[in-house]
Amino acid sequence: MTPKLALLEEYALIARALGAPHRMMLLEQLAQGERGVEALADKVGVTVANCSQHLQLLRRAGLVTSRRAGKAVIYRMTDDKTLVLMDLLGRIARQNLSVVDEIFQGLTDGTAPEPMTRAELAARLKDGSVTLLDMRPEDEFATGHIPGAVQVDLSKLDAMAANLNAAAEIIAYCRGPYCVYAHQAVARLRQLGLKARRMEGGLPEWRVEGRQVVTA
Amino acid sequence: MTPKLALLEEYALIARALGAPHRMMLLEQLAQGERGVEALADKVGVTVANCSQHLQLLRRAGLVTSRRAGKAVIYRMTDDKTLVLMDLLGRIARQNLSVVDEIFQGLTDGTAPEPMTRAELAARLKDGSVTLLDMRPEDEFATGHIPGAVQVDLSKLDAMAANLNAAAEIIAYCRGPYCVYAHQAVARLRQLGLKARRMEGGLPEWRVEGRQVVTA
DNA sequence: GCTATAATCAAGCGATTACTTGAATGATCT
DNA sequence: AGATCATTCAAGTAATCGCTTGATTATAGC
Repeated sequence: MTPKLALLEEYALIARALGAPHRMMLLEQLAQGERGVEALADKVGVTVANCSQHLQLLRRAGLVTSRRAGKAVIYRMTDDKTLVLMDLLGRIARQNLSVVDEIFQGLTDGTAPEPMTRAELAARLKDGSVTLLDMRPEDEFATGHIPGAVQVDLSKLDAMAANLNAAAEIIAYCRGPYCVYAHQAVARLRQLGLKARRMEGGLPEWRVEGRQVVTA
Repeated sequence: MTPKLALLEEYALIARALGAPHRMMLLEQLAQGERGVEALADKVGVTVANCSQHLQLLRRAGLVTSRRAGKAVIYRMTDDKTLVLMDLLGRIARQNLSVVDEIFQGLTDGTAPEPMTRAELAARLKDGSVTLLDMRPEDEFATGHIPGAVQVDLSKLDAMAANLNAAAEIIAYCRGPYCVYAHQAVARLRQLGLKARRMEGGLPEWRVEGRQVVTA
């Protein structure tokens, strides 16, 4: 019975590492690429010291690895499977917690169609029959994005919607399953009478599948 | 930003629900079938009051549902996907936390072959070319088991090993990814010079795939 | 209604957690 | 060597967690 408890204690360590919103945001950021502590703290909205503490906890749980680069310490995700874990967590939450489903209903007004699979999007991009929007902030877009994507801030969506080809279907993506930008973009575009859907997952999931990413 | 935080708070609730060994054990038990509070408390080794508290926390996280049956309250898993989540958690732990890998090495002496997939086992059971051992306690075996399996307690394994057909491959299974009985059984049988492997996953995973289960 | 059974509630304890603040490293640049 | 920048450490606080103990609520049988 003792080795079993020891195992479960370690599993629990990982589960608890996921058990705080700020750490989930850190993982969401790290899923897009490696980052230093200060950059992460900025993005997530915590103090640097606090961010460092969270990162150390994630490291103890094995979810994150660090290396030194000059005077900076660069953190990155240890294992791509963590993305699957986070996605699954979200799907379970949405299915079993009515609060979560309600929040999504609120974000999307409930009329949003199923997201397009990444495989289908890849095919559609080849024949140019879709417009692809990257809803993440500009700096994240610059770090890496899907070829052919156009970066738009949510606040500037209305302005740019006028210039969009109304015939082509619009596909929006963002950071991944915890990010709501693409949801909000699709809801807005559909309000404006455009054909819009989300891409399934986000850039990290796209990258993990070995699909092409534009890096600056 | 506020809806996103609200979402993450809910996801975190689920993650934290998995963040305690005793609750993982409760879920492991519930994965085998619905149970009352006292039965769960006995199996997991906690007081009834404490067990009830854990179950309520799991319920708040949506992982578990309850119904009343006479004077008993019966709990059951809400969603089969939770099994996948737990399995993934274990796999990530094993891959990224060296402590976990070491514990497994200790349990299996490191020579254990890859487990047999459930699909292959199902096929092999049809042509009778394997001996199937259910390493769970007798009462759990009675509640439901794979057709053709023989129940053995780990403590009685040596005695029964003598009677086993040395030609047929032996496959052992137990409760699932958090259970170590099958690991230990395989290690022991191989020490005794027999051809033994684990089945991938446990009875819950077998059942979820829609495969046949014998119920009393 | 009374009693027994099964589960939950309520209060309390020590341990842990998330965060803040301010000081201490570690590495680079001049 | 001294100054600067990025990160970590250390100490403290309020909140939460896991568990215990004892009382309380629901249901069933007599």
